[in-house]
Amino acid sequence: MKIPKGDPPACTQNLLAMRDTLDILGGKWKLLILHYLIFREHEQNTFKKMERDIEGISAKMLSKELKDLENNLLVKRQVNDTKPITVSYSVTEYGKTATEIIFPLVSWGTKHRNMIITQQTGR
Amino acid sequence: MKIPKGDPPACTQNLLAMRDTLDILGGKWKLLILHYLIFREHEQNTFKKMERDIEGISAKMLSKELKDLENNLLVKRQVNDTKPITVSYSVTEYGKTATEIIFPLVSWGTKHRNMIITQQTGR
DNA sequence: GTTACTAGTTACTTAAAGTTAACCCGTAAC
DNA sequence: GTTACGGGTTAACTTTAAGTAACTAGTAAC
Repeated sequence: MKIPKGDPPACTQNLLAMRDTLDILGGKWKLLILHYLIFREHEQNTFKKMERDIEGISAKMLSKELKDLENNLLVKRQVNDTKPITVSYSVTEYGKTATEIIFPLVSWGTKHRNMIITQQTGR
Repeated sequence: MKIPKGDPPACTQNLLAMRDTLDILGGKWKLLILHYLIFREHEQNTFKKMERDIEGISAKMLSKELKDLENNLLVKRQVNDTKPITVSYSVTEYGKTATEIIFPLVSWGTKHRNMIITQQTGR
């Protein structure tokens, strides 16, 4: 990234872009859901399975967040013609680009945690 | 990043790390403030200057967010012995590591914006 | 002594995000 | 016909984040 020191228009563009990203991917669950779907790309991730697996999420939130992600083309919903009808969700190719964000967040958080521990133990 | 497909402990670690990051850097203003301070590293960034420059922020929020950032060692506060006393803020070396997060957020947001535009104009 | 500047704080209000629990529909087993 | 499962929805509520506005304190010029 070229860092345009103090260049106001470039800064503003950056800030807008950052806000866009946070609007789409922010909140308590969106990145967790994407992470879940990315890591289990080759499983049948049905609604109930996700509700069970993603700790603490309620049906309402899962439903809402999946809709939001679908509207932003990050997730695909597909109805399966099974005994009791099931619906499975998967990341789209576009959705996978979110790893660009997930990875740094995980990485920084891990390093931060290690720093805190190192600080506390004094070494 | 090694992607441990479906490996539950590794997934959980990732999710915790991601939450840590979002706890520290999430919210409406923290990344904007860090971005501001990183881009203007060599200026005297006083409280009032930041209040004027960062569009839409109130003194209350600026004060609170700066305290949080300071507590997490991302920002340094220093009182200057000037005519009317001033206080200036700067990123710490550790704070600069947040560019690891800021860059992908800016980058993804920019690409997303372009995608939306491309879609709308049909090309 | 009143105005002005910097650097905040305090109390109150509003808006957004998230939670809880109950409910609905269709299908199919018992 | 009642119980159970999958995939949700709805309403009511709580919590948290953020915004507004008024105010304080120290210093200094007028």
